[in-house]
Amino acid sequence: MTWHLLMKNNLDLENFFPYQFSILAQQMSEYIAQIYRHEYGLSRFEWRALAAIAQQEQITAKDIMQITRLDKMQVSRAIAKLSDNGYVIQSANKIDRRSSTLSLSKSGLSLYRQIVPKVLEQEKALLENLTPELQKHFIEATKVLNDKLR
Amino acid sequence: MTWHLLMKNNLDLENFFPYQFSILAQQMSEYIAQIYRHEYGLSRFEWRALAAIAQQEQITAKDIMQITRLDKMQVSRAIAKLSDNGYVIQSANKIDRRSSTLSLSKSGLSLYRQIVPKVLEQEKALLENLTPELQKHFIEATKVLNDKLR
DNA sequence: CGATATTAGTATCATTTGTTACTAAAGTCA
DNA sequence: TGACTTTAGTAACAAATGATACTAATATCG
Repeated sequence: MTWHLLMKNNLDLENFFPYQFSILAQQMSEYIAQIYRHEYGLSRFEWRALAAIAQQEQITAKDIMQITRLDKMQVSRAIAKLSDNGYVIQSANKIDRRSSTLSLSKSGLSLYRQIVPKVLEQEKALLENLTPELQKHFIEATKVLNDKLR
Repeated sequence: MTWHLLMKNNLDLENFFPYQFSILAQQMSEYIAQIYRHEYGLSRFEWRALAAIAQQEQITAKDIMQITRLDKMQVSRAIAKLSDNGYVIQSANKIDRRSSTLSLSKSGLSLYRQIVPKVLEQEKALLENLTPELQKHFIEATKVLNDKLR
């Protein structure tokens, strides 16, 4: 028996969780991103930053890094783009002049409010493929793991 | 809480599942990718293609697209790189001369066998943050959703 | 058969992303 | 104070990625 005949039954990819999770993660992200990308022209990172700013008034780029888990260059670019498009307003930070405080403009808030329900709809459609118990646990596990990886 | 904050905070990001899942997906992918990226210099897509070839003898690029859910350009590049590095051997496909059949070289198989247990270890370390029941359901939900999105 | 359509995979170019180094402001501590 | 370090954010360049168009082989159907 040659070495390459042996390898087949090593591992069943279908049951290789990290592999399958990685594929799922990408598929789900793309599925959800359809909304804000195609309908509103936002990138994944821009959407994340927008939502972070919507949640917290007078936020700084650094805060956004923590909330979104993006690195500073990604945040910097997202803000620059959102600001160029008039969704976000930057104003001087009196306490620390290295940074500026950010808030949504009217159109930014409006954009955010348009996107949220659509994303929730997509979520619902996806999770409906699971039993209520699996749904609940999937959501809970996501929360627990997110806290741990923070 | 002022009235406009109340208005803005109509959604708690912490409990916005698609948002949190997106962050988790990225965090987990990066966490797992450390192994094959830093220790072995593989990209996420190269790793996925490598594993697909390890699983199935005489596979074609098209088959890999289906298994990995990558598009053809991503697969083409992954194979090219793996082939350049001597991990994958391309041989003529007698049935359809547009494609070639792929298989792992000795070093490719060796690489694969080194990576798998390490990835499984990382998986274990991660999932240990969940109760056994949550673990089981998280894995199950991943499988179900993956099948649905296929 | 032969004209046309489809398919597998790749080259090319524009855009995006990652990395490193930088600037300016703030903090530290003798 | 003032020399040194750290921090917030950005510029600039290299590398990866996405989109489109292309080549060559195969499939379809009159």
